[in-house]
Amino acid sequence: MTAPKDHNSRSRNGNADDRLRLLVERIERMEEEKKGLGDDIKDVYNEAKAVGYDAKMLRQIVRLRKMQPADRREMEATLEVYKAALGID
Amino acid sequence: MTAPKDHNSRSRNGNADDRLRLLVERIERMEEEKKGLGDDIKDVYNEAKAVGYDAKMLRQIVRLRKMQPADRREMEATLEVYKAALGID
Amino acid sequence: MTAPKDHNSRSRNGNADDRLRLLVERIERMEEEKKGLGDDIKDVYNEAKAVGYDAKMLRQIVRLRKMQPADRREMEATLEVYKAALGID
Amino acid sequence: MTAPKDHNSRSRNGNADDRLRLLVERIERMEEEKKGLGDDIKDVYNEAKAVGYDAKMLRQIVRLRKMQPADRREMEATLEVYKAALGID
DNA sequence: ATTGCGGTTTTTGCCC
DNA sequence: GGGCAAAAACCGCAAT
Repeated sequence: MTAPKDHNSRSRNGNADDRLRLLVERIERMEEEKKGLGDDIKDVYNEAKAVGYDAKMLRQIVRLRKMQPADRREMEATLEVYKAALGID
Repeated sequence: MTAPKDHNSRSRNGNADDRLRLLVERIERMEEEKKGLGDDIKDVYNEAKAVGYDAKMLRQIVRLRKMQPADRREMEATLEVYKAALGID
Repeated sequence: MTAPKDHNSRSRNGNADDRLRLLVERIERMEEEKKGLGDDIKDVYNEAKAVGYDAKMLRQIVRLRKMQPADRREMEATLEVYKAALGID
Repeated sequence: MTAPKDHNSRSRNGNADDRLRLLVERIERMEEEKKGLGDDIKDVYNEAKAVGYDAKMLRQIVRLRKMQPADRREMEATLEVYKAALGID
């Protein structure tokens, strides 16, 4: 089924339409907020640039800090893989 | 210049350090919020799917509503032209 | 079991090593080829753009042609329903 | 402009249509090849699995080998960034 | 100014 | 069906 059915013909599907519209509007509101946050972040980068920092490098730092835990685990896991692959237990 | 210079040797560059750290932390906080919002949006799509909507088409709708009507119609028209040329439909 | 065992201790697991290395290298070679093809495809899109076509709509067309006609029509129909419900067009 | 114009009405736009069709078909051929390569790669993973290797781990190894040079450079660059940000020349 | 390009994010398809 | 890897769209920058 593609969409909820509305068997009350008197409503001219107003109920289903409203349900859809509500969902879409909730999403749009959140996406706006999300976009606002994205803009704020961009502002901070510009502010940083304005006081002499290199935005690209800042992004690199942020990315690196984010990646550290995940990456360390991945490296560890892969190390285990190598050992296993080479038959060292 | 890559970073602000701090000519007061007594500070041992603590000021520059703090400035950088502060910027990075502000960004990280905002990115976290942004990620949370993204997760919330995904939840709404799942909720929509749970009541019978096609999430992929929903995304398409949200995209269409973001566009200017004129642009949207132009896109749609172009697509129709190409479809006709290739015998689609 | 994670990897094939090599019980011939004299080989110092050279066989397992080589087997792994060989597999990885085969994969890497194929992935390179695959990437080359991807670049070629991009070139064609650029060429199309250069003679006046809208690359994004072209991609859409290619996607549509890949689908089963029945599926394509179903998608299109669903989208129309949603558009109508939200008063688009 | 969205598509090349064909002012020769006698041709019923056959020329423009053919041009489009040709482009699309070239793309489709290449995408098929690309897909074939993707399938071949998948086969190798399955073959590896069949002789006891863990495909997921193999993928990790391949990814790691691909990332190594880029990642090392990124780390180096970021190190420089840190130094610069802290005013150490 | 315009357009190609690198990188970031979003979407899609896949395997478990 | 939910998470993960590949593809596509989007954006700002740079270079011409």
